Amino acid sequence: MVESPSKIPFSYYLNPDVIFLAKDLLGKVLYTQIDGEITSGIIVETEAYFGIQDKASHAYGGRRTDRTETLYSQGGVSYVYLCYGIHHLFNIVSSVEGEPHAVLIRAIEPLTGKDIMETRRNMSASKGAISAGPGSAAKALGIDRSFNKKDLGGEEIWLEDHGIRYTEDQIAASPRVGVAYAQEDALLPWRFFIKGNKYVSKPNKV
DNA sequence: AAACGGATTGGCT
DNA sequence: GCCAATCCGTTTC
Repeated sequence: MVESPSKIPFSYYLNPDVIFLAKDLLGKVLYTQIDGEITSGIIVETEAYFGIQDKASHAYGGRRTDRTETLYSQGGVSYVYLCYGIHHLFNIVSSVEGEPHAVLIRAIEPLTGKDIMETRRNMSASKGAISAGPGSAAKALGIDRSFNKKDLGGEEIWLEDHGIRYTEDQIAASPRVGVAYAQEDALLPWRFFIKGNKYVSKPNKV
């Protein structure tokens, strides 16, 4: 396989428009390397979390705790937290230091190291469920709590641009999943995904 | 030191 | 397609 992968530059993550970034990250390739084992996947579903103004964000209202401190970092680091006591959810922190914007990676299409992902998930990579949904995608890539606050241009976790581009009509926008508690902000169309891709998580409608 | 609650998943009908 | 388990880190007392 011939390819000319390029790590996404640090400056990419400083973009203050997290809605744009959430959409633009579709098609980018997310890599992890753990004990020499490399796995990667094409990002096919994301959600934007709009800092202190967003009732669905952990940083809503400027909330600062030990956990949310990572969100206030300069863009280009990871924010990983535990949900429901079981699932690790992976986010890309963006914008400048002090602005807690982030993009949740909700699904990936397996690309490299499919056999490793199959072992981690105990199912075939031909099954969409292997990496559909934020908890599943993180598990397939081996992401856990230890990946919190990691530089996204490092040796353990990084993103590459393989030139994969989607047209407007291949991308759907819909309300975010599981944020009913955010009241009116729950209706904002800040979830983006590739129409018809089988690795996109269940709520597959616009 | 104790209670809380969740950016979900997957099993079951 | 619906519904319910799950459980530990985070927060607060």
